[in-house]
Amino acid sequence: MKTLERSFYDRRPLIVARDIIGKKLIRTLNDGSELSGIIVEAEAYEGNKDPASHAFRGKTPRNEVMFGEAGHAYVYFTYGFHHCLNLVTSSRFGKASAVLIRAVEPVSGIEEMKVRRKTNSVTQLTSGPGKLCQAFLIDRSLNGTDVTTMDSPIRLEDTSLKVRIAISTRIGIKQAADRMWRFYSKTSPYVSKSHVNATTGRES
DNA sequence: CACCCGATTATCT
DNA sequence: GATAATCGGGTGT
Repeated sequence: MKTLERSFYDRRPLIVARDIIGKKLIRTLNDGSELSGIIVEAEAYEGNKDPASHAFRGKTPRNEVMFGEAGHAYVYFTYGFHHCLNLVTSSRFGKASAVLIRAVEPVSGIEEMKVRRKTNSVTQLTSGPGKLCQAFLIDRSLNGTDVTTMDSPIRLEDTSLKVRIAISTRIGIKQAADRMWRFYSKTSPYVSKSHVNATTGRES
């Protein structure tokens, strides 16, 4: 399967957020080893037209990647603990749009992810935006990375997977909380569920 | 330069 | 359901 090119990302974020479900995320480390997973959850952020977006109030040092070319990674640090991975989408329908990758289903490098996440529970490895960045060793040093080349440390591959997609409001935001801009695999056990107890598996 | 709080997670009750 | 952990971006003084 081939690396997704810029034209994939250079569309409106709602389209990309839906279409990115089922694609494979591949992280190549400095030693050449690979970690990968199938994207099962993503959200659209429409830049300067979206009150929930970091880019809503204009360009700052943190969000400037969002104002650049589609197909680059926007990685930010939040809550003093976590990194989140976004992919910049088209600027033709409003400036600075991006898609937040919220969860993947681990495919390869699972043993290494377990070490980094300090758990043996496979469903806990990458079922959340902060979790997957920890598992995939993604931090701000990768902010701005062009993800459209074969040798990029982060890239996406096309797949032939057919995924049943569900739609909902976005998670963890207060502004524009009613917009149905979250897309996820209807059947995947790897979709983020922050209200689910990690050890008991019970919903609270 | 002080203050507030966040596109989260783990752990406790 | 609630909260601690812990950093730094963004805003306003």
